[in-house]
Parts: sequence; C-alpha cells; structure tokens
Amino acid sequence: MPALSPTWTDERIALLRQHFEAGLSCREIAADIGVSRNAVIGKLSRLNLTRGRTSDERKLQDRSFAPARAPKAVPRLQYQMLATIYGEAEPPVILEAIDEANRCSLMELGENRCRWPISTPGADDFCFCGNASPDGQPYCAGHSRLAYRPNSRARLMRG
DNA sequence: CCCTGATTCGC
DNA sequence: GCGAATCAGG
Repeated sequence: MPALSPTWTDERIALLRQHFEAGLSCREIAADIGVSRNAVIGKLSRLNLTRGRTSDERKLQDRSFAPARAPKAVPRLQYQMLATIYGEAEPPVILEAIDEANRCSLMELGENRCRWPISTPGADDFCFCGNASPDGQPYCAGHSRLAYRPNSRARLMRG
C-alpha cells in the first residue's frame, strides 16, 4: 500500500457520517478515524452535515456532583486516554474489552448489538462491532467509553 | 476551569 | 479541499 497518508476517502466519509448520525461527538469520531477533532468538524462543515449551529444539546458534562475536596488530580480522561493509547502506565480504569470476533453485518445487527462500524485500513471488509450493548445504547461499553483528548487549547494570542 | 461545536483563515 | 487556529456557547 502507498506510504502516502490517505486523506478523506469514501470509507472515512462513510465512518464520519455513521458516527455523526449515531450522535457521537466530534472528538469520538475523530478518535476512531484517527484524525483531529477539527478535521472531522471541518469535513462535516464542508459536507454541510452540521447539526445546525452550536447546538450543544448534549450537556452531559454533569456538574451535578460537587464532591468536597475532589481529588481531581487529572482534568478529565486525558490521562486515561494517553495511557491507553501509549499502552504504558496503569490507568485507574481500563477500557472495556472490545470483541472483534462478534462483528457482523448490518442485517445481523440487533437492538442490543453494538453498531460500531468496523473499518480496516487497506481492507474492504466493512462490518459492525456486534458486541452486546446496554439497553438504549447504540454501542457496547468499550466503544461507548471511547475518548480522545487532544490537549492544549492554551494557545497564545498573537498580538 | 474545561469541553464541544462551528466558522474563519492559511496552506 | 484540508486542517489548525480562532471564535462562540455552555
């Protein structure tokens, strides 16, 4: 296969649409495809697939819990994400196991099956995760836990 | 404080 | 057309 890094090909756009329609966040989409959040958003905007301006209706940030003296040594999932990707250190919580052996076709998908699109770079076999997913959840625990944190918004302002 | 989405802008 | 930088909202 060519050593060149393929940009937005049909497969990637397909995944992009799938994840987008699935209700996943741009961060998660980007994490799966392997691009930056902005890249996903940029492509979506170009495809006119935007959900209609800064909706931000998820609001799943959950600020309800305000533990006194919260031992929040880490901002968020950043540490976990990094440890998972780099495969070193021991994160407080490991990602759920993702069984690729249960992958199935679209027609084999059930209501309690993970609908995560499995796309292998260089291959043409397009399947779905097919793992057991909790009720109401489109994906299994492993894929639902997918998280990616592109660090640093602390850009200096050019004056 | 941090996160997420959309647009703007340079390449 | 692509993606980082930037802006805007929560």
